[in-house]
Amino acid sequence: MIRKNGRVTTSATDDLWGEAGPGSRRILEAALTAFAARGYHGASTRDIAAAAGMSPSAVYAHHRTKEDLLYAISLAGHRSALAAVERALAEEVTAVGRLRALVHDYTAWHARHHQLARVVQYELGALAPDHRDEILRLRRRTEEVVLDEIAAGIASGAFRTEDPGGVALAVLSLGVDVSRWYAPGGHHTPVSLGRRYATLVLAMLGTDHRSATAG
Amino acid sequence: MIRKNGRVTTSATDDLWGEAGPGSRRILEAALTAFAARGYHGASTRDIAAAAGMSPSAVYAHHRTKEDLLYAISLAGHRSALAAVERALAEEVTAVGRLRALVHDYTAWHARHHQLARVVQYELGALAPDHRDEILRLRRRTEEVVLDEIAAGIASGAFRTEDPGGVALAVLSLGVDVSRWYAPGGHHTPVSLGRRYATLVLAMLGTDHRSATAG
DNA sequence: ATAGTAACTATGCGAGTGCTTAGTTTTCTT
DNA sequence: AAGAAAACTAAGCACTCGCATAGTTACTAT
Repeated sequence: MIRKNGRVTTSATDDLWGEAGPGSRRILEAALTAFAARGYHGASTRDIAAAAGMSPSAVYAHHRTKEDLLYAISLAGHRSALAAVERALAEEVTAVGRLRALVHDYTAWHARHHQLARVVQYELGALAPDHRDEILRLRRRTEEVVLDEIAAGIASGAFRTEDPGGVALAVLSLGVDVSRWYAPGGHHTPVSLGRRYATLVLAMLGTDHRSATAG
Repeated sequence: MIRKNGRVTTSATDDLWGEAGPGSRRILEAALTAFAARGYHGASTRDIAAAAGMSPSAVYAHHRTKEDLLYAISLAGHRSALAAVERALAEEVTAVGRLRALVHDYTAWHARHHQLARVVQYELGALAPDHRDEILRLRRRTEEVVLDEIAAGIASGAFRTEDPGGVALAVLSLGVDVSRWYAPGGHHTPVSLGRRYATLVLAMLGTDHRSATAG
C-alpha cells in the first residue's frame, strides 16, 4: 500500500525509488523485474513498457534512456544495501553481535531483494562508465564497512584470524551469491540464510558460535 | 599436456572443446570471450564471427544456432569443473586433505577459468529449457560431491558442524562468486585464493587449520 | 469555463538482430 | 588430374532494437 503526499507505506521495498512519481515507479519496478529475469540486454524497452501497462514511448517521458533505468535501479539498490548494513550495526555493541548482525542482514537483504540484488550485482557491466564508477564507489563503502568491522573485532581480541581480508571477501561473496540462486518458496528464507551464514562467518573468526547473541 | 591426433598441446584450457575441429574451436573461444564480456544477449553473432576471423555465416556451418554455442560452452565448462573437483579428491586420503584440495581446486578453477566460469554460472537462464536441465544435472553432481565429502568428514569425526548443508552451500558460493569479480593481474591468484578459502572452510568445520596438510 | 501542463499513444526511423540462401574457394581422396 | 567434401563469403530477409516525433487525452489551477 503506497500513498504519496501524506505518505503511508507498508511494503518492504518502499522508498527505494526516492522522489520518483507513481508512473516512474511502475516503470522502474517493471524494468527491475525484466532485468532480473532476462538480464539488461535480454530485456527490451517494449517488454518493460508492457509490464508497466504503458506504450513504449511513455517510458521515455520518465527516463531518458534504457541505461538510465539501470542506473536508477543500481543506485537505489546499492543505497538500500548499504543502509541495511549500517542499520544492522547501529543496534549492536559487541564485536560478535555486530558482526553477526552485519552478516545476517547483508545476507538476508540479498535474499529478500533477490531481484534487485541480481541486477545490482550482475549488470554493472552494462552501465555507462561514469555511472559504473559512481556505483563502484558505493560498493567500496560497503566493503570497507565489512573490513573495518572485522578489524575492530580483531583489535578488541574478540576475533582471531590470520586473514581478515579473506574473511571480508567471503562475507561479501556469500551475501552476493545468494541473489544468484535464491528463489522464494524454496526451503530457505532470508532469515534462515542470514543465521546460517552468520554462524559460519563467526566460525571463520575463531569464535565459539554458542556464545553471546546480544549485549 | 594433451595429445590429440598427433598434436601436443600445453595450454590450460585444452580439450575443453572435445572433438571440435579447429574452426569450430576458434568460434567457441570467440563466443566464450564475447559472452563473458557482454553477456549472452549482449554479444552478437557478428561480434563472435569477427573475433573468430570469419564471416557471420561461417559460424552457422559449425554451430546451428547462437544458443548452441552457449550450450556447448556450458557443457564443456561444467564438465571441466566437475573433472577438476574429482581430480582434486583422487590425490588425497584424509578428510582434511580431501576437503582442502576440493575447496582449493574448485576455487582456483573459477579464477583460472574466470571467463568460462562466468558464462557457465550466470548465463544458464539463456539456455533452452532442455539444455538447461541437462546442465543443471551436471551441476547437481558437483554439489553432491561437496556435500558427500563434508558428510564423510563428519562421520569420521574429522569435522564438527551443526550445518553441513550450510557449509556445502558456502563452499559452492565462494567458488562460484570468484568468477564474478576475479581478474588476472590483480593481487589475487588462483592458488592464493584457493588456499585462503580452503583455510576458511576448514575453520567453518571446526578443524584447526594449522593441522594436517597432506597424508 | 479556460488555459496550461503532465501523462500518455500511434507511428515509425535507422540501425542492428539471428539466421538463410546461393555461390565460391580450398582441401582431401583417389 | 578429377571429383567430392569441407570451409568459407556476399548478400540479404524478416524481424526487433532503442528511441524520436507528433499528436491526443486527463488533470489541475484559477
